[in-house]
Amino acid sequence: MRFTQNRIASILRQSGYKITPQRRAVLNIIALSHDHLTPAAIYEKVHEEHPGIGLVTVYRTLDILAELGLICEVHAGGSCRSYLMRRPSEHHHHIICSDCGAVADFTDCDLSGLEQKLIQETRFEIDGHLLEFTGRCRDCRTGVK
Amino acid sequence: MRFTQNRIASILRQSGYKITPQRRAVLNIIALSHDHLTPAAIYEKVHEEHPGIGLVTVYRTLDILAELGLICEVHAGGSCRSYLMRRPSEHHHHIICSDCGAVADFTDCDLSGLEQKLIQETRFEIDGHLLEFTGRCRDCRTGVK
DNA sequence: CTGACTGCAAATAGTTTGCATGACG
DNA sequence: CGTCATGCAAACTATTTGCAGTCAG
Repeated sequence: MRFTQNRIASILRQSGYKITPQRRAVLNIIALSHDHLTPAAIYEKVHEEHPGIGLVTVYRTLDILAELGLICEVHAGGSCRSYLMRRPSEHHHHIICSDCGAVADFTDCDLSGLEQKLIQETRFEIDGHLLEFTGRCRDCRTGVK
Repeated sequence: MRFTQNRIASILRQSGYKITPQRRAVLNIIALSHDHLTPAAIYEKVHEEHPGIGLVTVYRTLDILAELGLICEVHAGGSCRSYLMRRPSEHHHHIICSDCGAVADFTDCDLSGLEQKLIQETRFEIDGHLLEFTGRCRDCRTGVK
């Protein structure tokens, strides 16, 4: 289950942000897509339906959404900064297809053992982790190389 | 243990690349640093000793070294593209301090169980993973906030 | 010698900022 | 209505490319 539009609107409002058609549009695109999207890709899609919207607004909206934890960044290989709608309170990770960029999610990473060990060894205070697998998705595996 | 200068030189040569003072300098800086370095930081340090060297050369050298697997990228939080000398054949990961950028390594991540499970579930062919922890290092934890 | 490497400058891509106008609440 | 958001243009940063001269092998 993902955040509903209403839920998101209320989170925005509670944080002192206004609900504008532009922000709705950006959210909508991200919510509808199952892939991760770069700012440019989001802009393109949003711009189709709302030609007036500016790339700058997309960037600003993404900043806000990321700050509120409604979307999350994906660090796909080379170029970073792709975004994906976040599922509420679910800690999750991605598998990214290096051919077509498809993203699959998974939630059950048990790293707590490793984490404890690292805390002991490195004396770091660990507050999060980034775990991503890369590979080739089913379609790219079976299609022509 | 890290790659020795000689080992690296031979790998470069075997791959058809020439050993130039510029490349040596870049390698040297990366090898001496225990932190991850951005291209700009590498350039700055290299430039101190070899004022003639250009940023472009640093970029090109980094490309080559990364391609040969002699250095590896670190995806630290927001801005990507930092590099770190790679230890030979050791599969390893990083813990990155979000305050000062210090990097600690660790090698023992046992993700094979998870990986098998994901292969089953997603039908992806998994060829690698990116695992990074973020937190605050000992120094930043104990120093003034 | 000769092809690969370098450094410069310019081009390009991606992202951020300043500011006047416009719209949410 | 006041404040925050938008859109434009311009500024910036990071990275790549074209090219002529230089150097490692």
